[in-house]
Amino acid sequence: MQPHTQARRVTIVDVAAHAQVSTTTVSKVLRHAYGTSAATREKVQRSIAELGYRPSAGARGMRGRTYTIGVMLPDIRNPFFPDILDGLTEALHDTDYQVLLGPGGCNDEPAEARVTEAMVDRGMDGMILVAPVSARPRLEQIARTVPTVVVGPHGNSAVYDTVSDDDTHGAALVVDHLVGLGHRRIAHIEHAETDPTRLADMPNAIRARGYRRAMRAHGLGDEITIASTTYTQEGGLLGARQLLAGPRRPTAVFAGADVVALGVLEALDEAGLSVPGDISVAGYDNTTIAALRPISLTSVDQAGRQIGAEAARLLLSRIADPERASTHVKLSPTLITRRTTAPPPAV
Amino acid sequence: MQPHTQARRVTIVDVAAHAQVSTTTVSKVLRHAYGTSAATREKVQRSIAELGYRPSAGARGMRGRTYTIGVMLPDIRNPFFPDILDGLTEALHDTDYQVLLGPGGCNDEPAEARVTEAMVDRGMDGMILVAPVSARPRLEQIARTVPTVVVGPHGNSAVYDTVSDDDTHGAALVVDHLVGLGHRRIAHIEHAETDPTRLADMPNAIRARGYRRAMRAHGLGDEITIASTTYTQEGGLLGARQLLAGPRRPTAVFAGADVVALGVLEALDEAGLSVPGDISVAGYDNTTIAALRPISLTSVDQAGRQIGAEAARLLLSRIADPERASTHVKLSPTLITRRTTAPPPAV
DNA sequence: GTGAAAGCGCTAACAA
DNA sequence: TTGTTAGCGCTTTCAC
Repeated sequence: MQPHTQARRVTIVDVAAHAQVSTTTVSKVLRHAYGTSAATREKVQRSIAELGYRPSAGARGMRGRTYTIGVMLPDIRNPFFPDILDGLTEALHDTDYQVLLGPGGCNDEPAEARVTEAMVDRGMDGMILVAPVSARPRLEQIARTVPTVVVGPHGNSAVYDTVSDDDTHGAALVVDHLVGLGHRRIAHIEHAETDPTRLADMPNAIRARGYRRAMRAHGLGDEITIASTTYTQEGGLLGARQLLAGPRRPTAVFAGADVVALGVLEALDEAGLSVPGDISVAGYDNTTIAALRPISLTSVDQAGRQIGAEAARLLLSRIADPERASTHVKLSPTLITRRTTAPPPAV
Repeated sequence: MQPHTQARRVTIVDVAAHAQVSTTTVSKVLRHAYGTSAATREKVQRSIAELGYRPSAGARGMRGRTYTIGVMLPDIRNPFFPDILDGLTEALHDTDYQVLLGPGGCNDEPAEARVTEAMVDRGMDGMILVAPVSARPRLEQIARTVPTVVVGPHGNSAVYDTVSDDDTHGAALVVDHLVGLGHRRIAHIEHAETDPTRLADMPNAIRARGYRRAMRAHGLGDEITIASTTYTQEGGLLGARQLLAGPRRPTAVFAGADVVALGVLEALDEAGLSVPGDISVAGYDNTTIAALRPISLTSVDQAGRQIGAEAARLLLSRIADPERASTHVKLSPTLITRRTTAPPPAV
């Protein structure tokens, strides 16, 4: 047998002939549609198995669905996303749907547009956009074309559903925890948002807002100190240096993301300060890295699996009924306390 | 405008009408095919842009190609894979091809089969299988159906191309480095391979073999000590405990993977031993984690981007000429020296 | 260089 | 319950 003498693929016509029924009947069996007797169904199933038939998604898509759900992930490296994916895959496991991932360029709007368009072109029955950077009109445009769920806080759009974590609450969890330990000078490192249209929606902004609100709630409005950099390790390093150089050194730093916290740890190491002896540090996202023993970072866990499961549920329901009112689910994060937070030094 | 009154998609017929040419001509322009004048081409391009036409991949796939390349990634969490993906995406950036990822269940053969079948069903023009766990006959079956490149050492199959790193060489780099520092009692932690059919091919086995060979090359055959566990953090912990409990404590541990090295670090911390003061530790894969300051693990870098770029190159060439002889590319890893390796204690 | 027409594998009206 | 038939949007002979 020659390597590339690929035999013609088995089609629905072959199955119909083999089972001695019409292609319509086979199609109905495939789609679990009404109008087939149990006997016929079984006969067809047997033929399908015997011939090793697999329906062509492309052909199906021309008239009906492709049974494919497209998931746009902005950054494969962010360890938070695999959790979402797990929840998603698990929830879709017993359905006929298959998940395919589109690698969206990290924070790169044109790249994101490219990949979402490609998914639409490929006839996805539904799309899940994880933390998209595109602006709302673009998201709504997509959602008008194909059922869409946006993961992350992207406003209460009427055309797409959203699932997100309550980052205000997450930030409060951190502040509460630190205040409970006795801290007062709690600083925050945020990701500077330049685009005003995103200011309302992006997690970074929400976390910063949550920090401020929680500080005020504890009567610590005067202690609010924010270093504005980026959600990167470098950003954490620079932000921490900035905070350490300030007039009143904080006793605790709440970094808006775990990567940022890593940069903070580096800066403290550099300054000869011990953690949590001199300064406590907390992150956000509860990434795998935070859990590593040598790091052991106190962090906020976003319940990625739940987010994924919820997104899948919403998407399936919208595929079933595209006209239904949009729903916006908000989940609550939890605080994972580890070894980077402790009471402030006695002084 | 109602949310879901989605206007009919623009088709090739619309473009043809708008440009006052036949659909055949439009199709030719789309595919950069011969037989169109520059003037016609431009006219068609203009219509396409004006109408915002995007070809349907499903419909294209029924007769020709879908311009989609499927990449099976076994484990999204493994930080080595994004590098491959980067190389891949970059290499395909200027082509008409789009990459879609199939999330293959980690080390789960049925899940892997499911996702690869799904990709074939969806008319992928080519597939890149990254570190598949499926046995060779299955891989060849896929490759006979659609052009395929396997990333990882999977034998010299005649039906698919492969790109892999030379893990024998990588293991030797570590041993050479440690011996150069003055170590003699260098132990290794391997992933125990139960499946005999995989023994020849899997990276873990190859790394262990490379370790043995390199030790012998240095005349250290008698010092060969291997703890057989798994490529997990837990495996590293157990393996290290095992090695520490042995009669002659090693002065250096070469872990077969970075995660394993993390477990080793944990075990050493537990035993009150300092790194690299008492014992040196090296990993493999040069994951993001290894690079983190507080970890700073000496590790072997697999040049993921290069692997990805090479895989893309091979795949495109095979799509262009499915009959060409299979090629097997082997790339050389490099050693990244960090702070977990140093000369052995003076004794 | 250009176009008419057949057909890819499937689904969905509509008949029977 | 089952089958007949007309497309879905493209590509591809094959004429012109």
